[in-house]
Parts: sequence; structure tokens; C-alpha cells
Amino acid sequence: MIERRDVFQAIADPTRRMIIQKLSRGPLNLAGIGEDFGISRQAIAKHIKVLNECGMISVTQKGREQFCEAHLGKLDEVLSWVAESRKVWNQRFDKLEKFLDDTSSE
Amino acid sequence: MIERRDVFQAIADPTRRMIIQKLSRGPLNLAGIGEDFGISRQAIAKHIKVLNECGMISVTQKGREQFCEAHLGKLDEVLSWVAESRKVWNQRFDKLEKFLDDTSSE
DNA sequence: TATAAGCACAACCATTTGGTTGCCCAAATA
DNA sequence: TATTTGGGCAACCAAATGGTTGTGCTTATA
Repeated sequence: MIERRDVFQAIADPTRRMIIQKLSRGPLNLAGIGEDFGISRQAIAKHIKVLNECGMISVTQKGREQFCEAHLGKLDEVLSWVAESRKVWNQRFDKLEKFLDDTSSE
Repeated sequence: MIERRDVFQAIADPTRRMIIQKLSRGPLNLAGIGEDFGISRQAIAKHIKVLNECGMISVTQKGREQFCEAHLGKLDEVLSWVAESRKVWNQRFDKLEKFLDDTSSE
């Protein structure tokens, strides 16, 4: 198995998705992120590490605290992949339309 | 660890993403999907199983062959999650805009 | 009918994942 | 200064992941 570190891996885990949404409201330190999760601080720290390695967030030291900020622009990669996957799909609809158009005599 | 079977899991693996894109051009049987992947047929079959369990594709028996069809509409769940995550982000931009608007006297 | 094609099932494997606990360190705060 | 508070590091764990090989079964095809 190979360790994958991309956006798709970042958003694969539900906890990480919640973290991203939480961070979408603004930067937070680890303790702040960990609130309302029934999960240990270490588990959160690991998710933060993964998100950072995936390029989804950046971490800034500030005194003894560590503030995390989401890079929501990174999600563009997901959007463009979805768009790419549906490209032919849409073309097929276009073709179907054209076919129905061409074959309809009434 | 808990076995997660959702769209995010489906698209987390690069091989599965390629399979989805391949299927976006139309249904294929397992052998057809497996072409051009440097991977065993069994590995492909496992990915197909996962994709099916995630609801990303459906499989139809046809004689001795098994045709797979992608459910590209399922990707809407990804799009809406991304949109939801960026909602506040956009609002923040709006707020910033408003703030700049309100505070600019020149 | 003999053979090839398409696939299922099972066993096996190394690595990753997602979580835990325990200990410890440095920076704020009372 | 004593004590919280925020967090790092390492070890450990069970389960999931992504792959392999081998065997065998059924459906097409030569």
C-alpha cells in the first residue's frame, strides 16, 4: 500500500471533513478544533497532520498555540475532477439530443 | 477502523477515479475496465465491489459478462459538500466586501 | 466437443488508517 | 512560584486497504 496525500484523501474521512467545515469559519487552535468531537486530542492532531500533508490546511505557531487555517481553494481540484468525469456524460446527453433531433421526422 | 462506504471513499483511490472516468464514456465489462491498468483482474474486481457498495456504479449480469455503469449523479454529494464548506468562506468575502464598502470614505 | 473467455471465491500479505494511552515539555496564568 | 493549559513524541492496537496467487465454474466460441 502506498501512502496517498492528496485532496481526495483529505476529504475521505468524515472527521476530517468536519474539521475542514469547522475551519471554514476561521482559524482555530488544536484545542478549539477538538471541541465537540468525541475523540482524543492525539487523534485530532493526527488528522491535522494528514490535512497539512495533503495541502488542505496550513499550521502556524503562535506562542504555545498552533493555529490551523483551511485552504478551501484546494477543493477546486475535486470540483475539476468531477467536472472532467462528467464532461463525456454531458457530451453524451448532447449526442442523444442531436440523435433525437436528427432522427425525429415528426 | 470502520468500513466507510460513501462517495468520498469511492473517489479516494486514484485507480477507482480512473475507473469512474473510464465508465463515464459508457458501460463496460470487467475485462474492458481492466485494460490499460497494470493491475490484476482481481484487484479491479475488488475496486468494482467497493464502487458498487458506495453506490457509485451498478453492475448488471449479461450472459457470462458483468457490465458496470457509473452513477455520475452520485458525485453531486461531493459538489454539495464542497459548496457547503465554502458557504461561510464566501460569506466572509461578502462581509469583507461590505466592511470595505462601509469603511471606505474616499 | 474441446478450448478459450469472463468471472467468483478464498487465502494470504504488507502497509495504512484511525484510534488509544502514557509521559513529558514549554508557555500562560493564578 | 506553582499550576494549569496547549501540545509533542512514541508505543501500541485492531481493522481496513490494496494488492497478489491459485483454483474452479459457467458461458461463448472455434
